[in-house]
Amino acid sequence: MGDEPLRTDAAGALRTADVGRSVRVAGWVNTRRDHGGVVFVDLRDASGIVQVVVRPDEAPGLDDLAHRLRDEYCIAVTGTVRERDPDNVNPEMATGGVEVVASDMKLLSAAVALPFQIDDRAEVDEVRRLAYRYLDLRRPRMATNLRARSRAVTAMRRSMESQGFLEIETPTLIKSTPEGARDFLVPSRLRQGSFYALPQSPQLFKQLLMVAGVERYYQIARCYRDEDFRADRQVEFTQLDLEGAFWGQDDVFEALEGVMAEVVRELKGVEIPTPFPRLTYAEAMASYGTDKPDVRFGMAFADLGEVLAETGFQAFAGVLADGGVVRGFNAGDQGLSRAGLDGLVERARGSGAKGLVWAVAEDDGSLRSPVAKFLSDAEIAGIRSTLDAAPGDLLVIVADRARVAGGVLDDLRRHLGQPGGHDELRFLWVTDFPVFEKMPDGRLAPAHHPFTAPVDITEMEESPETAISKAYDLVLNGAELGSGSVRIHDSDTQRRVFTVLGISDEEAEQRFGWFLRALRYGTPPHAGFAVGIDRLVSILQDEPNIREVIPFPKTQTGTDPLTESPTPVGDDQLRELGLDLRPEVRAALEEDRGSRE
RNA sequence: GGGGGCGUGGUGAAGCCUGGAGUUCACGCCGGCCUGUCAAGCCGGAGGUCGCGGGUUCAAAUCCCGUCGUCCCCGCCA
Repeated sequence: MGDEPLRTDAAGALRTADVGRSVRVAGWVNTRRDHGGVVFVDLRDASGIVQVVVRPDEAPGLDDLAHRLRDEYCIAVTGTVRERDPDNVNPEMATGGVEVVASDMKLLSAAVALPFQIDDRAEVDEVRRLAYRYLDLRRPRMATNLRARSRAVTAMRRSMESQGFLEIETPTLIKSTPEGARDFLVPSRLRQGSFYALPQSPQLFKQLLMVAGVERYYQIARCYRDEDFRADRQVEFTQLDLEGAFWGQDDVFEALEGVMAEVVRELKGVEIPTPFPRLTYAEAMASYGTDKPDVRFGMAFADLGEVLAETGFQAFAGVLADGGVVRGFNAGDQGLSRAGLDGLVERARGSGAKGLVWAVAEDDGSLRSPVAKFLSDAEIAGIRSTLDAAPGDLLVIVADRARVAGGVLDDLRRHLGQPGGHDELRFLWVTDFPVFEKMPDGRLAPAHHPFTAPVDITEMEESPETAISKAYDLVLNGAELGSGSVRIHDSDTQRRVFTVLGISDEEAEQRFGWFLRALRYGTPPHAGFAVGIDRLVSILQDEPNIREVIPFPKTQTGTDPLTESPTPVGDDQLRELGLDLRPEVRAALEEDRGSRE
């Protein structure tokens, strides 16, 4: 085709307005329909699909090539846009009113037989998808997700820029300060025996930018945490990281509500109501048993301890499963099956309950329940009013310590609850997190990183267990989208917080001395946040796991089936870094290599 | 570290519980026919060490043990 362009038009953009034009289109053979004479080729490029027609009477020389075409061949077509006969219009296609009648066609690149079909009809084994990710990404689902992600990030940047934020990059080879998540380490060649870490977040660098007078910083930041995988967790992930000087919590919320609104507008074409509702951590735990409640449906809990004070049970909590929205049940017609209820009890046991009591609110104000006969009329009325139970509602009651009961009821609530609308998006701020979290074994662990400002440093020193910090999470449909806090901006408070968290002065100096020094140079009050982009996009795209919105993700064991990383490296490479493998590791590697041969 | 699910021609599934010939379905692939289809159609064909190893049995895709891979969950993720 010489110096002429391979392509004049995007395949998916051709419309009846283009009828009569000479065009060149190029892309992949999405499908071919070879009638022996006429051959139809659905040509796909990044913009969409258009039908190409090769007719022996109109382009005699193309016959041979047209019959040889196979799926995913890469071709270029020269032809004329023609309006389809009314009988042949395909209303399913954006370009369905037209077709390109080929006058010339070139094979740019053939394709061997595919490992799976390039469509969304079958759930292909994920390892195979990842091993051929470049083909998987051609599938409509993934191609759509890639584009949605790009648009989401663009919307974020648009919002950040309009709010006067500066996009600034921070280093990804940094000092290791192990705490919380495990660091990924990178050995230093020039300083053998020393290591960089990959950042778990740009936290301290963005705080330095506040000291530096940037005032409004943001970054689309890749972060690394060497912990086990989940559907919503990869070891490397991307965050919208931001920080503002002279800011408090409300400023962060307002900025992020603007960002979220812009992203949702871009991807879903709807306006979400702002400001987002807020719950304190204590309220969330009391009503939902979790710090990331899904508020698309009701079914909040209530403490029945007072109502049932006479029964001798120590503590009761209850959940109300609203009659109309209980998954798997039709509570309204009294049709709760015994098996279904037994399944609930079994499920509750699985999540730690010693038992579970169910009850159905009857029309006449009574309760139908295995324990109804042990309850007084006043107790029954009290339960119904405390839970605001309507006739037909299913009530489940767990008697246990608040934490256990909350966990069990949270699980049941998530299991039974059904969102109203399919596309419903319910953002929620959760605020006032405790400084410490009580671990299952009873010991205290810092709930956030040690640069989070306490509400009151003196109170924190006096009663750390109940102290509240200026930390907050953003929750969307029951998923934690991200978290942030008002930061400590003076080195004295910072040292006192370290002390409460059990970090000695020496340890603090050795790990964070460089940062503490910075705080002494007129640091403005500041606050910030980080949003998990993978999670956000996966929810907006209605994908069950974040791998579907990450172009090249890793498997649960941290491998990449495409490149087969990670792999052992040679001794020469190790020597250069001043490293050697432990003998048992070396032996295991050699045994493994032997068994492969 | 722990619990659970899955692994069957290139792809997806059924078969497994209750052992009896590599059996079935859809897609793809190869060949043939076919000039208006759009998941084209029709005819024919090739293609499998039932993840791997061991055990039980006259007999194992099927039952048992182990192992590898993968997914989901708990722990973990300041």
